[in-house]
Amino acid sequence: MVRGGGLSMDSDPIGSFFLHKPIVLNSFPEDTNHHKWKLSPHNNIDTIPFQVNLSSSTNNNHHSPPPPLHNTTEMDFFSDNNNNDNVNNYNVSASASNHHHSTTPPTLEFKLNTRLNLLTTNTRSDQSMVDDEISPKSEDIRAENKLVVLQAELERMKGENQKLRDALHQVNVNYDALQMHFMNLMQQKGEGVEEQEVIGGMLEEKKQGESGGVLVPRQFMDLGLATNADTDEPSSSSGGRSQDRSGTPNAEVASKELGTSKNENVNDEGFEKEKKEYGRGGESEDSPSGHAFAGDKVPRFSPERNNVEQAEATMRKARVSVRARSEAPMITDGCQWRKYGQKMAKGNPCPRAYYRCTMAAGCPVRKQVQRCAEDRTVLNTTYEGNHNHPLPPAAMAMAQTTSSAARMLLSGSMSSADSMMNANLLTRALLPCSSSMATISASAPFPTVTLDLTQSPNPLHFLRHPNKLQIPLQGVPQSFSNSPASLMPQIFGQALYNQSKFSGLQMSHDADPSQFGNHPQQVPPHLTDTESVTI
DNA sequence: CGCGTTTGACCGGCGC
DNA sequence: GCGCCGGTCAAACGCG
Repeated sequence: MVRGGGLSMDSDPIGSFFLHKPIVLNSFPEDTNHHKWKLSPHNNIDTIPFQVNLSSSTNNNHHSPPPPLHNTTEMDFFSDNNNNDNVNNYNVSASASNHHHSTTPPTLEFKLNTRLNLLTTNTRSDQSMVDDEISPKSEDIRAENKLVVLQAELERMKGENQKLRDALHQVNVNYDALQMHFMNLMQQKGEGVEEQEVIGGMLEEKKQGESGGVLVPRQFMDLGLATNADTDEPSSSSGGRSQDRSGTPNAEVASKELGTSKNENVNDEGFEKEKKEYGRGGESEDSPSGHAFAGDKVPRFSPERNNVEQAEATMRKARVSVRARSEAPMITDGCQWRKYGQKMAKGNPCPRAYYRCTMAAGCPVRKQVQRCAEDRTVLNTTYEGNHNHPLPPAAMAMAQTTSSAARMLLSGSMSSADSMMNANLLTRALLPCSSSMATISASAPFPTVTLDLTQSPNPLHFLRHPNKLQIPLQGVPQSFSNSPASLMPQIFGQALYNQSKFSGLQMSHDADPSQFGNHPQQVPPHLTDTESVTI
């Protein structure tokens, strides 16, 4: 536990903290309901993993790259640069304590630099006392003093805690404001009048969320997946289809639960069918991905709006398609799949294989694998849905791919214009120097993100684009990571994930790879500092 | 024997 | 209404 607390006002960590915020607070990329700041075990603000900068120098030089998280030692929130309470300037990096250890190398012991000259238990003065002649009485006095100091310290910590909470709130507000601003800008570029309503709706949600005492950093990417809330209550538009088979905000479900499915399977009949289809395992709300957000109700859009959305979201299923050259019958993506069918598809002599995720009972994720008719070496893998279970590190990115794709392309609360806007964002964020490699189709019936890894002679060339996200490759299985093309789903997913988190706002920042370790289904720390690729 | 694959049947949506 | 098509089911089958 880092004992240091407080705020300092350096410039670089501002962005760092700001950048981290969406990541830190969203523990469940597949479930946008987790974006809301409910006090869950996963996104309790007490557990915010501040990035800590280890530095033995007294000079808080924030131009140096942040060190890995495992070097964390202490946090100095009250550095000398601490000028005001502008929460935007919260510094989550820290330096070694300036006062007593300026010449000592960094250690793992925690020291408290309060800037209040409060005595702490391991101050030099205390140590010097040991050398003095000590009478029992003076020892008592000292002990009392110590107690007082500790109490004062406790009070101070409480104050800092409150300060931090306030700061968090303020950062959140700023984040939303910026997001709104961004959306407005996009709005001006785009054609839609509809988006205005979306924004309005988001603002409304935001208001209500705050008035309710729960911060709701709404992100426009996650509108559709907020349907999870709908699943937990009779939806005004869905006629009360109460619960998805898994309670998972997967793409498929998102569209259906908005009451938009073709066969109106918002009723029990549809549910029964899906239960029959998936529900052997009886997996439900208590799925490991933690959909314990039944009470996390965010106001929906207006019924009129919903009707429009329902019409538009009809027949919509978000898909993520990856084209890659592979001799293997199926790319290894870290998940376990069971083949449940094979069909000859029209226009392609190669059969299409259907796979279902078997890592958890009732997992709705499916994928289709089919070789390209023109080039048999090209394997076309299409993913659909979100996993409802914890994933191994190797499967994280792909899961994020599908879930993020669902957010951006499907999100049932979005208009098609929104979807396209997001798709454009995605393309720009993903492939800033090679947008032709990603094809995004938001048209009916299935909005699909297609990543073509076969067109570039060196699929990684664009990954080396400087000044872009650092994306850790997290425990990618050898069979999947040994080819350049195989890297793409990982990166793709991560980029999608981050893009959705940042709403395209901060993609040009130099992101700290460690931020990706804040994910609930994320890899263990020891895996996060592995190879990274820049896009 | 259990698990995964194969494969024909079945179902629903859609276009004509 | 009919046929096509994509998607899924489930019995049969194979393998370890």
